[in-house]
Amino acid sequence: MYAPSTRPVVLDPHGAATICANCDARSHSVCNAVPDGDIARLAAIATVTHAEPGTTFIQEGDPATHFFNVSAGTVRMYKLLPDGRRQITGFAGVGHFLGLAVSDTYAFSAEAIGNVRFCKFSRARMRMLLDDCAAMEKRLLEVASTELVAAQDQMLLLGRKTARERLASFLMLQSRQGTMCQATRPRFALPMSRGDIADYLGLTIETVSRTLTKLRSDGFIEIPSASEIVIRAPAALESLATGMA
Amino acid sequence: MYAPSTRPVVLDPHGAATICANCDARSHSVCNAVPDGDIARLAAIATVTHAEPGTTFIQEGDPATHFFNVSAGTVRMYKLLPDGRRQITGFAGVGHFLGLAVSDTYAFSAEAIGNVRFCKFSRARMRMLLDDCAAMEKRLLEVASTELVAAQDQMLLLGRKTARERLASFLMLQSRQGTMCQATRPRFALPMSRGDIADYLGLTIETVSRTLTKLRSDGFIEIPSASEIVIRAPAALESLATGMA
DNA sequence: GCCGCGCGTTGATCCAGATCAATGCTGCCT
DNA sequence: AGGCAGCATTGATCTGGATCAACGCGCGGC
Repeated sequence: MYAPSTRPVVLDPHGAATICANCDARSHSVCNAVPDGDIARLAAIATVTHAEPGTTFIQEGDPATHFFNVSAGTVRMYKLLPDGRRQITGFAGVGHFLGLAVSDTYAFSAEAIGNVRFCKFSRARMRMLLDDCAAMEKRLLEVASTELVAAQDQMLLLGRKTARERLASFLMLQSRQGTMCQATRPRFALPMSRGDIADYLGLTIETVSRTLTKLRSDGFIEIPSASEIVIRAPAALESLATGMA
Repeated sequence: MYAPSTRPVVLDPHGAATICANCDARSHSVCNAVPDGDIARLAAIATVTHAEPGTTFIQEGDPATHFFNVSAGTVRMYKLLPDGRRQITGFAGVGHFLGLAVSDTYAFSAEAIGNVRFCKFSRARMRMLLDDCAAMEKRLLEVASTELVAAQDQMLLLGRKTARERLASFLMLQSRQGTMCQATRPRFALPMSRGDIADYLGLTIETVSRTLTKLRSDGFIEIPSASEIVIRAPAALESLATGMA
């Protein structure tokens, strides 16, 4: 589970600091704002937790007691309507920070897709740490701002894009998933099901499936297996995604 | 334009501090995190500006040089697709803070609806002020978190609600506009056009108009004029908005 | 007071994507 | 190796909201 890290392994007889210092997620996440000297304090308030596939570990409306930081696997965040209609608001991968909210209850639910490992921080302790560490607070503001921009993009998608454009946008987004900057991988795995994709894009499973098939027969992509995508024409797909076709 | 404030008028021979100290927006906005003692510093970096109806004062993609804080009027924020399809991501009223973004370019455009007054802060100077004022930084994080929650609600609306539910949600939101906490006004004005409402809700003008007419004939609302709404059955409308009907 | 224009409403028709309905695939359990 | 359960695909049909089209109305300018 613990992939080799580029950070040297720090021997720590008490074990606490090592958890964070060697965490795979650190380089991607808010934690990297914490100076190495303070990393032990972060480790001290973190609990590493594991969630089985399908487990709901944040429930919309429950008291918001913790923050979370994903260190392995993928999480779906979603909101439900009383009759069961579901909107997935985002997928959280390695390094993603969860649980930002002013209110004292969670505004969304979160479930593990596949096996997930995450750090859990009590809100109260986190707040104390934040009071001391302005850099981390700044980093959180950055994270929130970035998510806000992503949310606005998603509103444009949900309000104004066609099914074809939505799938193109989604695939381009996934192809950048986890890569720094804007690099796109030509081949990648989709950890989520067609139903998840549908509920993320405001479509049905059938439309997602049909549209993917169409994108394949049009030569934009290949689908080696249901959970793998190869992008054949990145530029054309990007044009489609941004509504230029 | 300057409505009576509950704050006592501070006589300030240089004028700078007075601008912020007596601002209508201060009680609603991020500025209220700035202690009275530091308010002069805030005033010093703020430029009060006026925008005529229809003026675009933030253009998506332009270098993000300033933050804005609305002190009178209403602003629409939106994103465009190359062919002109528009998604309004939100309406900013008095006290609303605009321009949060990590990137060095704006992620959306903003236009005045009617006459708008706002304060303009250079990003660079604002950052300096933020470095000194942890309370303000915290407040910004709160604002960003609140907007993120609102954005998630809007994703649910755009992805999964029917036209009727969207209008009900929108009307309930507008009826709370500007009120503290959750209080709803039974009667209120809509500063934006049907076209703006349509582009906010991911619908067409015709559907907005028809659906409002239907909500009226069903007894949920009255429409004394095109830009005024009276809510007749708040509880029923709220049920509709949350998908319970 | 009249005209014209921009906005809003209403009506008729269309269509992208939803819904309903099989059928195929694939891994997992025994 | 066989069976079955859950996902994915594909096909047929339906429909909510889009599109196309016409008209009304209120307001500002002359």
